[in-house]
Amino acid sequence: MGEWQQDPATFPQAVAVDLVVFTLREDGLRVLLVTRGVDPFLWRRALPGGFVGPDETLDAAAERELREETGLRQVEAHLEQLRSYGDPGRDPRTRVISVAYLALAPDLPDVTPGSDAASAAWVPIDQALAGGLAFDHDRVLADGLERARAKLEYSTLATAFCPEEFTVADLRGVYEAVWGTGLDPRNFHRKVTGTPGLLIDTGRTRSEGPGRPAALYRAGDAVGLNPPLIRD
Amino acid sequence: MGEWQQDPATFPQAVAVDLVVFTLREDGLRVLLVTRGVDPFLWRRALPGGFVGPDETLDAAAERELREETGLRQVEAHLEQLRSYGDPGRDPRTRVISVAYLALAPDLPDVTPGSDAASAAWVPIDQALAGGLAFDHDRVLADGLERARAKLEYSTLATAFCPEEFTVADLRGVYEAVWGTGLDPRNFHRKVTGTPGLLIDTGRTRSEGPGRPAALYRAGDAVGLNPPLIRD
DNA sequence: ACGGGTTATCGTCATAATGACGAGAACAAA
DNA sequence: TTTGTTCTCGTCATTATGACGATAACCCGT
Repeated sequence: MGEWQQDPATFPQAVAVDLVVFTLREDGLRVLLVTRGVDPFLWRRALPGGFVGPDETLDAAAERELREETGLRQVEAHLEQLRSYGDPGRDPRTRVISVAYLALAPDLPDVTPGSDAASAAWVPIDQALAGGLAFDHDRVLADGLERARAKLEYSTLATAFCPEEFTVADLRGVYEAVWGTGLDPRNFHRKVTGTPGLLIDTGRTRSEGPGRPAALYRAGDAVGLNPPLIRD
Repeated sequence: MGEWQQDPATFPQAVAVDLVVFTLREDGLRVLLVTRGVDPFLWRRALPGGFVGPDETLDAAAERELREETGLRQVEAHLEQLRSYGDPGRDPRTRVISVAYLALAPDLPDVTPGSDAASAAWVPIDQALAGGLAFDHDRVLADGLERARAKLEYSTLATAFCPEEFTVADLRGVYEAVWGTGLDPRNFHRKVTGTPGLLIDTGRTRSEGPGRPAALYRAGDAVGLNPPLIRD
């Protein structure tokens, strides 16, 4: 029989959203972490997050937290639900079910520390993966990274890391940073320029440092890569 | 600043698990639905589900519900978290965050109706997709089906629909039923027998009706299909 | 027993996609 | 002008796929 037939059991519990926000810097992939200013896990790093309001959608709560934590009004970022974590005891205070979200954004500016003790920072991914995050956030971060890596294979998500206009090399840099591998520039170029609807040629070029100037593209309306780009 | 720093807001709310349980019958894919015996949505069909206990893991709650609803002690089924749904108002009684799970099982026996008014039944997928489910379960079911279809492409999940020993034709039947398409038996055979670690030859064969007997296999330890099987 | 229907399995062939890598184009810097 | 760098286009062998022919090994009806 379904428990739906009984009254909802409303023991003390809370619902939160946690954010795995990735951005790309010159030196590689970074994730947004906050340093906790209160117990539990005082002074430990954690994923940004917060509780869901009584009349708030999960997506809306995630968007609100993203704006609050990055300090930006309009955040142009990809935001999608990752998965939920609800082990009893994951928060020592009370039962907390956390709905994790994955966000991908182009190079975002440093976060100005809030007025309170909690400071946010973009932490290189290797350092963040080393462990020691509060709650079960080590696992959440790992899951978020794996999701991002996997979605690059079969979706056009990589453009979410790029600014409005970008080059093929920029896009390749996304794959190399997120996957942590090297890709052949020629084969990658062939693949992405050959995928219909992925890139829109602006007609202009950009010259950075030495080398032939690269064509500038904007993201097309394609959402999937078919066949996918496979990593080893 | 992170809301983590404030006390968890514990307004009245509940956390539930809902199950999208698929099985395969002779005539195609079916999903487990219950008919509600109480308000809200009295007499409407719904996905089986129930509230998560105070000291219960989300996964444990899903497994418990799966056992309860199918009436089986040991359910050999694939069970994975799908995603969470938390729109305010999705349950008219109170705020309910539902963590949906996807379960895939080999042909399961009919469910003996419980002693109460809520009866469970394996409903053909077309009929279930036609709409009219309680809460937001139309959407949950659609998401679950899409997840199952997608995972068949790049994972060995199809074997979860098969009994201990199965033939290549059985496996192909899974793809055809879930995808709703026809596949070339010869190319499919080449693909699955050529994937290392996917099938373990038992050496025996099975003869059903006319036609050459088919080799019997068990599921190997491969988890991924590389390259994936793509659907149009 | 024997031939026809059916399904499983193996092969063939053209096409598509990929990995590896050569080579020219177009720039900056020495 | 020469050198070095990056972008872009091409070539070629290998692999995977879709389409489909052909054989193997069973059922059944006569």
